Amino acid sequence: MKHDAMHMAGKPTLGFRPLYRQVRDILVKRIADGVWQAGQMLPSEPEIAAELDVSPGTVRKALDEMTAENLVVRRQGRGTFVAKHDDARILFQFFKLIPDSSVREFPDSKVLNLTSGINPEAASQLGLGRRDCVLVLDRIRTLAGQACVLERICLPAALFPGLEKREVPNNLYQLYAMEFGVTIGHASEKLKAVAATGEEAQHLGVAVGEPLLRVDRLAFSLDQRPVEWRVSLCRTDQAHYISDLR
Amino acid sequence: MKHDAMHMAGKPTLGFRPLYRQVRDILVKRIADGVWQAGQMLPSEPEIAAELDVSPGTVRKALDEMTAENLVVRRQGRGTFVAKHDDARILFQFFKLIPDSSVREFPDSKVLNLTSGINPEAASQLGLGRRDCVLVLDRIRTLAGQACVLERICLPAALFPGLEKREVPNNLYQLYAMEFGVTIGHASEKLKAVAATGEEAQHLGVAVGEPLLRVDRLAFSLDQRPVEWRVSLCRTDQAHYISDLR
DNA sequence: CATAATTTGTCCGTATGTATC
DNA sequence: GGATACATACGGACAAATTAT
Repeated sequence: MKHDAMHMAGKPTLGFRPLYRQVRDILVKRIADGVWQAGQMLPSEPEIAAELDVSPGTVRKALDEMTAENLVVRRQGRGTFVAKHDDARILFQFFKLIPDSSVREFPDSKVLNLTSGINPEAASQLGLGRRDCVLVLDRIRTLAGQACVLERICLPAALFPGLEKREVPNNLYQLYAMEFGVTIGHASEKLKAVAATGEEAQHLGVAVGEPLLRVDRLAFSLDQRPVEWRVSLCRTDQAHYISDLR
Repeated sequence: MKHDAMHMAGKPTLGFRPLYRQVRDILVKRIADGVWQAGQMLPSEPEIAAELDVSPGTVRKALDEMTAENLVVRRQGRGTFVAKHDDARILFQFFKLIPDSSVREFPDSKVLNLTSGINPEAASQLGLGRRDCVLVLDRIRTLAGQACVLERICLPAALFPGLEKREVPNNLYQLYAMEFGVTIGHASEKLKAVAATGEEAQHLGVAVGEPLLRVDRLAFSLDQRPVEWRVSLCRTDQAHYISDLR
C-alpha cells in the first residue's frame, strides 16, 4: 500500500484516489460488511496503521472523514466506535419535525398496514426491476400526544427477508442495521406543501384540503444504494421541519 | 502563542480552546472585519504560520475547518481565497427550491415594497430592542417563468445604513457583504405547510386556501449574530425544497 | 513551449497532553 | 498510579497544480 502503483507512475491514473481515502473506503467496507458492528470499538489508530502499512496520520485523516459523516464516534481516552442508530442519533440526524413550543422528541408509531407485492413506482425509486417484490409499510406517528405524521415506507423485499412476519419497532433504521445488516448512511428529502385528501385527513384528524407537509425521502445504505423510499405527510400546525444551511 | 498560558498551567482553563481553533478564530475575525475581503487571496500557509508563530500544520488544520464551513476556498497551486457570495454559492448553499422537472436555477426578484420603522416582532427575532428601527423588504421571485416565492425580509436598520435609498439587487447576501461589511455565515430554517391568504394568493396566482410552503429563515453573520429574518411563501406545485440528511 | 517558482495536497513520523479504565 | 487510547501540535518530504518567466 505504501508504494502504491498510483504514486509510482509518472501520471496518476484516471480513477486515482488519495491514500487516506482508499483507507477510508476499506474501513467503511468493513462496517458495511459487518466485520465491525454497530457500537463496537475499532482497533486503535496505530494498530490499523500497522495492519494496512500506512502512517498513523493517514488513518487519522480517514477516521476524521468518517467522523464527519457520522459513521464512527471518537471518544478521547476510550477509542473509536462504529456509530449506532440509537434513538438519539435518529432524532438529530433523520427526524426533523419539532414541536413548535417544546423540545425535540422521538415520536411513537402505530403500524396500519404491512404488505408485499409488485409496485412499479416504488421499484423505480429504489432502482429495482419493475417486477421485483417491494415491501410497503403504512404507519402513523404521534408527537406530543397528537397524530402528526402519516407515512408510507417502501423497501426492496430481497434485502429484508421475513420482515412481514415480524413485530415492527419504532426505530426502523436500528432494525435494518441489527437484523438485516443494512446500515443507512444518508438520505435526501424533497418537501412540498399539499392539500389533505379524505383518507389522509381522517388519519390525521384535520379537515379535507388542509395544508400538509409532504416529505419524500430516499435513504441510502453505506454503499450508496437506495434502500428505502419513504413518503411522510405531516401536520405542521403545531410543529415545524428544521433545516440548517451551512 | 506557542507557549500559551492555557498550556503551561497544569489544568486547562475552563474556557480552553485548542491552538488550531484559536488560530481559526483569528482568521475568521480578519474576514469578518474586512481585513481580508471576499474573493481575496490569503497569505500562504507558511506565511500565516510564521506571523502567528505556530507550525504550518496548525494553520492547515484551522484552514481545513474554515473550508468545511464554506468560509474559504482552497485551490491547489493557487492559494486560499475568502469565499464569495456569488450566485453559484448562494444557489447551492442558501436556495433550496428546485423545479420538479428541471435543473437548479437562480430566481429573478421583483421588489414590491421597502420600508423602515418600528417592528417589535422582527426586532425580537433579530435580537434588537423593541423600538430599534427595522428595514422591511417585500419581494416576489420567479422560477422557470412562474411567480413562485413571496418573501418578506427584515434587517436591523443600524447595520444597513442607506439601504432604503438604493437599488436592491437579486443577490442580497452579496450586497450585504460588499456594501455593508456584513457576511452571512449560516442560516437556520423552519418549514411549515400553510394555506394561502387572499393577498398571498393574488401575488402567487393561486386560489385562496391553496397549500404553500412557508420557510422561516434566521441568517447569522460570521460573528454568530442574527442579521436577517426572512419569511418566504413558496408555491410547491411545480417545485420542491431539498434537504440532505448526513 | 519549456522551466522554475509558488502554493496547496498528501503522507510521514514524533512528542506531548488529556481522558478513561 | 499506570496503561492505553485519542487529541493536539510540531515539522519535514514529496507530489500536483498553477502561474510567471
